[in-house]
Amino acid sequence: MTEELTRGVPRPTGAGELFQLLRDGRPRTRADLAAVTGQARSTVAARVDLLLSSGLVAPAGEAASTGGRPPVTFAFNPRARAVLAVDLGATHARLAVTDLAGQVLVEHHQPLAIAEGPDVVLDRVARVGTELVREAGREPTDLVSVGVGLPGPVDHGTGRPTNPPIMPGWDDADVPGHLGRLLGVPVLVDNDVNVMALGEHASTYPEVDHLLFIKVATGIGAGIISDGQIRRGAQGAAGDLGHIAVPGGRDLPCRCGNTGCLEAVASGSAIATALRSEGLEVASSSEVVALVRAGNLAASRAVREAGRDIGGVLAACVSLLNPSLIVVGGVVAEAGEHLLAGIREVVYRRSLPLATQHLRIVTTRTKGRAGVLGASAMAAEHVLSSAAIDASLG
Amino acid sequence: MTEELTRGVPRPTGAGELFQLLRDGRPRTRADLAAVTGQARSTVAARVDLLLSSGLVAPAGEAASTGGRPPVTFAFNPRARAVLAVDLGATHARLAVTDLAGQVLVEHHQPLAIAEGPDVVLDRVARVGTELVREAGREPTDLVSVGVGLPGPVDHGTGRPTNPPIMPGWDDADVPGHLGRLLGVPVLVDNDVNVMALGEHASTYPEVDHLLFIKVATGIGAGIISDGQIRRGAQGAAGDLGHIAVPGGRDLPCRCGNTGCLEAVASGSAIATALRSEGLEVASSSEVVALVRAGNLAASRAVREAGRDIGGVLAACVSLLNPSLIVVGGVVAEAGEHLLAGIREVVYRRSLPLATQHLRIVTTRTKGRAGVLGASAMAAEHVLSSAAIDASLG
DNA sequence: CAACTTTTGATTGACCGTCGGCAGAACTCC
DNA sequence: GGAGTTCTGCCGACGGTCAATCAAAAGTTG
Repeated sequence: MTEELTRGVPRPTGAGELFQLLRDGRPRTRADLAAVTGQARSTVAARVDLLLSSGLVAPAGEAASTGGRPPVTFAFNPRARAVLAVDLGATHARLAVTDLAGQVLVEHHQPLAIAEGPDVVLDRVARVGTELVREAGREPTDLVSVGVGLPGPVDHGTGRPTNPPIMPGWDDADVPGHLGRLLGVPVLVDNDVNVMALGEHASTYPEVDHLLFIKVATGIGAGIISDGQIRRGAQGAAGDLGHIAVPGGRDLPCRCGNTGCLEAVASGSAIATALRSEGLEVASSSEVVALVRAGNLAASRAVREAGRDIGGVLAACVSLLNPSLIVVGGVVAEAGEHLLAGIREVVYRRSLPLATQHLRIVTTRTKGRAGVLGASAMAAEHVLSSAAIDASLG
Repeated sequence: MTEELTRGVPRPTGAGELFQLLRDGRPRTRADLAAVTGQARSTVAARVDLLLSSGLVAPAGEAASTGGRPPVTFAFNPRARAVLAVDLGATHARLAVTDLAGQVLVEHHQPLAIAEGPDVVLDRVARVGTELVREAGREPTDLVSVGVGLPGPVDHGTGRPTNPPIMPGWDDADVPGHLGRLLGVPVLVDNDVNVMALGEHASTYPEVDHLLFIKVATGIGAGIISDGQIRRGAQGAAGDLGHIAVPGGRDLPCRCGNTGCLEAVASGSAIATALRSEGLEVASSSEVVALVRAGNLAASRAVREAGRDIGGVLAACVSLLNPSLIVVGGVVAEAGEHLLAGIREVVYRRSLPLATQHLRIVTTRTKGRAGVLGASAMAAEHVLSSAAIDASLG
């Protein structure tokens, strides 16, 4: 008995809303758009002209004739502008200039200690970013926004980090203000794992509305997409999986002061520590991955065991959030199928059938690019939203 | 650098959107509304006239004069229509007729076995509901919608139960169709715990955007409100806390086939079972509560211990969702502070400070009414949304 | 190649909603 | 009680959207 609520309401579809229809990149004719929006051809034509003049929409050739003059089609033109995507980790930075659809134009990777503080780091980011825009063959004016992922909790509304544990000097730093002054465009900031979740969603699974992204690296964290949107919780701290107690897990001490946290048991550093106690020389997460790839059995077994521990916590997440997709990323996910096997084993055993029957668990296919892709998507969204388009077209 | 996106955009505030401003019940003058919406006085006046004619808004006396003619104020008139709220449990039904703000006009409580199947139960609901409308002194035409809470997973989009474990014969039953034909109004259906979460939110904590409602009764379940909305997940199965493994919990077998599930360890029936093994005669959750209230120490201890187990799982929920409020309901919550004490103890110990610093954990104050209040809110929302108002006045 | 079909762009008048001004009503202040 | 202030209902002006029309363009079909 759910009634059709939109019936009879002459929805005021401005140019911005018309643009949303075209954002999927599929070419459409004026007649298509008029049919979908219910507006008069003349109105649609005016809107299309406006969008054409902005460059955000471009002609996309002719469609097949149905007996008369073939109609011209139009499509979103992602290359009209560019955005800067910034993915900052504890010890390195990855920057990219992308088009408005997340296509990477140029990319840059460099060591950069976040501990040097916001002034040093953000100045560097702005300088390298400006250079990258030039390298991409774009004018400085092509840049319309910046997206930044930071390795710690961020209040997305203000763009300020809140009590970040591994970013000394960054607490409450005005990242959007600082970068915005240097680059002259709006700056969006979020926690790196949220940004990666967004990147996975935008680049690979746009049709999945309930997605959980898990980053397994030195630490462990998650980004939650529910009903198509990032969920950040009351303080922007949602998705902090690392300090959930592993059911049936070993009672190892964690840096948070508790024991048995997922991070203490199954993170990259925890795996490395465990392997060292077996006499192997492993210092970091990436060395664990290297060992696994080299065929070391102890390392494979440890990664798989970590997968089971992570699976224990993810099973709780599945029961709680009922996602249809879990994407596993972070360096440790590069260790092949071992991690995933452990995760799947426990999640499918410990969750109810209703929640798992349509659940897929996969590793990321973005090859370390989830962060920049998400930062790009976040920045692009800010500029391409219906309201933003309407505002920019006057 | 987050720009003001709405600037310059002449937002098309129809009568429906204007109404949303008045929904808080506070009286406002035409001038107030014009100032807030940015529309001309004449436009606002026309909208107000429309809303007045529908009865949904009514004059609310004059405001104090500021030196000239005193302005007339208007306010939402919740008593203009009525909704039927239905809260169905495994063995009893609670129905209420409420106004559009969730004020209960008449209430009815009766034993009703859900196992009798949808035809019998829904026919009964429609008959009692019609009678209640009369008892409330309302015309049948005053009834505008129905909200129903069911004790099992529901696809909220279609209103059909999906593989409910304790509702034989209800799988994929067309609840909205059946009730809608009998009562002639739209019917909204959801899982009972979601509905209770909504009830708690609407009736007591409307300003809290991130709320977790836990029902502790024969089973254990949760309703998640995130960014102000119920989150149901991909199959509508979100919030299914009952079968999450308790960290460090006993390995008791659960009806789901696994062991160590929260429900097997800490539900009302689990507590009763544990107490029976100590030689006490307890058959149900409510008898556990009665024992606690009578001052039985073993029962108090068992409830507190159950609280700790629940706290273990809730700590994971807090890390994952970062709510600002957890409301504990269900019969077991009526056992006083013992349950809450156990929950608080573990949640505050096992969660990170950022997530807990503004977290409140409370017991419901709705006295078993959370279900009908939520059903009422769900039904009212369907009729009072901006689009619905526009459609009904258009 | 001619006849027909369909799209495009431009123009037009009708319609509707919003805006701002104006006159009258209702109240306060002196 | 009069002057000033503020609210309310009414009216014409303005601007955007719509449907209709037309001529030109660019195809298809026989």
